[in-house]
Amino acid sequence: MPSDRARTLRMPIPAGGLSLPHTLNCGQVFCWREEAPGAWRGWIGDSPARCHIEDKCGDPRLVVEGLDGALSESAARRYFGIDDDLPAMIATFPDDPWMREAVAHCHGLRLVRQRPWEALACFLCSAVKQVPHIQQMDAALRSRFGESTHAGHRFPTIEAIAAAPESGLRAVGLGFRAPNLRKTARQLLDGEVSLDAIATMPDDAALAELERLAGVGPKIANCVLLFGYGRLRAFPVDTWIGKALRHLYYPRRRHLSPEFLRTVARHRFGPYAGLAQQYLFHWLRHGGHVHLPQRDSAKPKLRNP
DNA sequence: ATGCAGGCCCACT
DNA sequence: AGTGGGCCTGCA
Repeated sequence: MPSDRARTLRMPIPAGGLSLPHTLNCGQVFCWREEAPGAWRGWIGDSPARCHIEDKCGDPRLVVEGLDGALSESAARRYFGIDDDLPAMIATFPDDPWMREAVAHCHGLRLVRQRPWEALACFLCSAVKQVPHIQQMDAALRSRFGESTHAGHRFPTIEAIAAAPESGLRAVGLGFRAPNLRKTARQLLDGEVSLDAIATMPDDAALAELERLAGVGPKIANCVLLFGYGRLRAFPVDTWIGKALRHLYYPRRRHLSPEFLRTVARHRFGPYAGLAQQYLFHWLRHGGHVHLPQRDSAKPKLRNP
């Protein structure tokens, strides 16, 4: 029974651990902030929440405080991937020096289970933006178009975005992403594409369906499948991962098409390719001391043409 | 200042 | 089938 009071949930942390900084700051989700050391404030679906790790006598627990009383323990468990057997998943990763480095650096990184629309909208905003900018857009979209609660603004509904004028979306700093987000919301509202239907499609069909949406190409579609639908095999190839794949795994190949990278990566990285991708991405961005050439053989930028 | 950042789309070969 | 320029914005 949902209560209308705030409630605090305590969950034992399973094998493999849970790192809040790695999990909430690795670029998979954009609505969390560290408001004090170790103390995070954000959203689990429509529920405003706080969380931290409590470690009494070596028995660490995830403490989640639902701020509107509607948050259930099962929702929080699912959100944080508590039931994922992280060590077993990591054991399926390819055994190579890069992957080992990434896994060691990102200990306790779990995939959170976001809602499809929220993930779709955030990754539409992510084009050519870095994490802090995307967080800024998430916050701006919420405060301008999201339903107000006593603990902040929920993520805007599809209806709210579809009804927003493009100028309003530009006003929150979306730039050229504004018309895409608006058009996508309208396509969903019109039933041209159904997020519910995508949930039951095989991966390839789901990707094709997502790519019918304005501004959604292969990279964003894979992000939505991975982060919004929990399809852990989906493998987004962005510029960083693309560069890493080329130089770490295929240094001798002169040219690798994005399509080649996507399909081969899925085979090489196995059933949890998307999780492996997130480890690589976060490690490259924050821990990595690998030297990746500035220039990309597939798209060289010449200073003096 | 100019250049560039976790893309996509369209107009060209 | 593959490539290149343009698109907003913010920050170095």
